[in-house]
Amino acid sequence: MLSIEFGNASLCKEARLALRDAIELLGGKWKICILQHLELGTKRFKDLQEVMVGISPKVLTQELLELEQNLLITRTVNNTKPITVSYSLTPFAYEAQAVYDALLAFGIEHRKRIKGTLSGKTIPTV
Amino acid sequence: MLSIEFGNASLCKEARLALRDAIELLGGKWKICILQHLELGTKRFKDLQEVMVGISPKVLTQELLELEQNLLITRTVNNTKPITVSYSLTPFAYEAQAVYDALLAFGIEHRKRIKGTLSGKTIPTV
DNA sequence: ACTATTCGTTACCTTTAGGTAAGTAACCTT
DNA sequence: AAGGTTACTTACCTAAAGGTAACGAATAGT
Repeated sequence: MLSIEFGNASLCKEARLALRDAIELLGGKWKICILQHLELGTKRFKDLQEVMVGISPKVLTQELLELEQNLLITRTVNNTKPITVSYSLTPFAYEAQAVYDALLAFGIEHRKRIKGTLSGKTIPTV
Repeated sequence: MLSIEFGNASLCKEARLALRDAIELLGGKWKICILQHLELGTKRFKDLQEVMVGISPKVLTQELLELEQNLLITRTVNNTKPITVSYSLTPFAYEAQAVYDALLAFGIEHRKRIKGTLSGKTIPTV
């Protein structure tokens, strides 16, 4: 994801950096979805792949690695017959729940508002 | 911005769509920043251009148009000597404040956590 | 007539997020 | 030995976001 810019004014440096970090880490196509699913409990690679319809193993690996490097999930290799790998949330990840909630609430209100508006963009229904 | 995918499971359709809308509308490099600055009061195109260091008029026009079409800002043409255009928030835009707050809070905590971690990504300080 | 200001547009280019398809490695079952 | 399962990796490609640079239209000042 391209990095967010905030010019210089009105936002103190720390806030600007924090906001950029958050958007970079949680933005993109799959991150919030992965975190949401892991909130239901520990999942294996395969589980996630099945639930994230359309994701490729390459991208899933990528996303999981980023989340792990940022301390939001832990990766555990299990010594099972064919090897399996488990992913689960760290306590830190639960802080992201507030972002999810806010986005969801905003999205719901926005959707009500935009429905039937000619000037609004065509919203998907699938 | 590419559209968010949420597979099919665990998230009811409406929630999934709402979340996708929200991320698409508020994501990207400049949106939240623009809304934040407009929260300080009505701003002209030029004002925004000066404050968003690095944005080109093309991109600024683009972003403002999207926000207008989604009913978050209003655009007013003033009949001044050289024409000026004012942008201001609609009441709806204030709902996005919660998203900003959540992202900021998460970003601040995350930044504390990651600081000095070898496994964490290199966080920018500029 | 010439230049400046404000708010754009247009054409073109680069970067990156994400997708596709195939292959690898370890281990198991038949 | 052949084929299946799990968790990847590798190489290549596409589409979209965003950047750069130049130009246009309206109006005003000198």
